[in-house]
Amino acid sequence: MKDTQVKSGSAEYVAEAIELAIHEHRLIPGMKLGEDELSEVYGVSRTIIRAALQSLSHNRLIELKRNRGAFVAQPSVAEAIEVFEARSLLEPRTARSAAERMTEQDILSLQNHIDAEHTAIDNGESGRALYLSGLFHIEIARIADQKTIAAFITQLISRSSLIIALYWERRAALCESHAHHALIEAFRNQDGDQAEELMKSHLIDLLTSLDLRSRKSAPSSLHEALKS
Amino acid sequence: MKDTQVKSGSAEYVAEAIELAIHEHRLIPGMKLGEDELSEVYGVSRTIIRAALQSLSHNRLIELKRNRGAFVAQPSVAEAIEVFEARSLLEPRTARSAAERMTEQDILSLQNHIDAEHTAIDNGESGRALYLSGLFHIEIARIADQKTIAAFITQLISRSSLIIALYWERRAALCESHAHHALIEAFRNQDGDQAEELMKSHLIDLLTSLDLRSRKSAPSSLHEALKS
DNA sequence: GTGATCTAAATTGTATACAATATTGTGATT
DNA sequence: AATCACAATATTGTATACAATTTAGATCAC
Repeated sequence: MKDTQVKSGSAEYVAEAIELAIHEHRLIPGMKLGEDELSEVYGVSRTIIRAALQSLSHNRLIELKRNRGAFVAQPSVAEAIEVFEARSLLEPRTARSAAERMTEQDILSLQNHIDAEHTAIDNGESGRALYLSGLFHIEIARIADQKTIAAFITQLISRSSLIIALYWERRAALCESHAHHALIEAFRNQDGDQAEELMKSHLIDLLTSLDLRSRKSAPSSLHEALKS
Repeated sequence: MKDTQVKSGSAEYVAEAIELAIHEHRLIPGMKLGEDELSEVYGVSRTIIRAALQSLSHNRLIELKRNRGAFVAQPSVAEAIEVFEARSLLEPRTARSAAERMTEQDILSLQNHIDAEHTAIDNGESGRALYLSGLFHIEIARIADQKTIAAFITQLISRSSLIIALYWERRAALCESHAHHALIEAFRNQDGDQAEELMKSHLIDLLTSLDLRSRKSAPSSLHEALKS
């Protein structure tokens, strides 16, 4: 877990760093990601930056506008709904599969995620808490041992993070924690039916807790603010 | 359909060209895709080729091995099953949505796809027929007006094409056509229930028609053949 | 002062050059 | 003859240079 040796470099590393920044809402929808700028920050050439941006673009975390550059994505209301519809197709059934193959170790892992989430909330790191809350969902997909579906869910949760940045109303993700606790309970009992049902309503709760009528966060820079 | 004006260039174009070649089974699982080679074929620099390969890699159509190069992907049996499980989660419900919003125009479009598929079969272009059969599924996702899910399905169908190349037993895709006809009938009646059910069993049929115990096609080169 | 037009700067798109790594071929040694 | 070591070759990884495009600023007309 330590990085004394600067093994940075590689486009992968850069992409993950940017992705984390987006998840923790340090990078805000609409922000311009200049290539030279990133190149300096990470100490690699634009070639690497470009590869990273392409990867992020493919996951819909940023938008690549030809000859204009890269911008943190700003999902529309329609896209927000689409993302949660896709999650509703994938995650409940995945939660069921996970429940059926759940081991003691898996439950501990999930519990750790929740604990870390609580710690972050207590420390006022709401961005990090949100990120960890996403990891909880991804961990479930991993446990279900469905790499393909897990990859889709991972992307959807990344995009959900952007959606939450734009449309979230009440920021204290406390209600979430409750849902996650209930899920763990179902997992403990290896109750697939209940896990599926809980995940289904959890996702509905999430979607309905969004205010899809007005965007929240102001664009990044003053410049952007005045333009859009 | 003609390319008098060489508007090629752009990584997108190259990626689509390679993807088509994979879909039509002109490029076979395991084949090496050398950068210089592709660079010559498409008359662009390796920079462009590299971007295209990265994109294809993200869709799991090729595998990028560090310092080794790009190879047409060879989905394992486990991956094949995963892909069809993911399709089973996404496509039946999508077929239902499509049925409910289906217009006259949409039905004509789907009918065109089937006709083209038949033409290809009659001309012995089994590769192209398979490709068109995939487009039929993608068209349904488009009609359902769910871009996010459609993107996932598109990737899954691409990967299915590789899976079929590796594990398909009876190549005459006639049984498929029947399933597609039945689906169109359900669409005509805007019968969501039936569309969902038909798609579900269609996917099961597809999976069970694979022979997952032995790989079919021989690897590209003699070299590869002796190595794996 | 407002708006349009042109010029200069900055940014992205592409190609090429160089470095690092893997592959292949050759030859020495057993 | 087979195997290992090393050199030569080929291929990929990364950085940089140049071209194309967009953006910003200044100038001019109204």
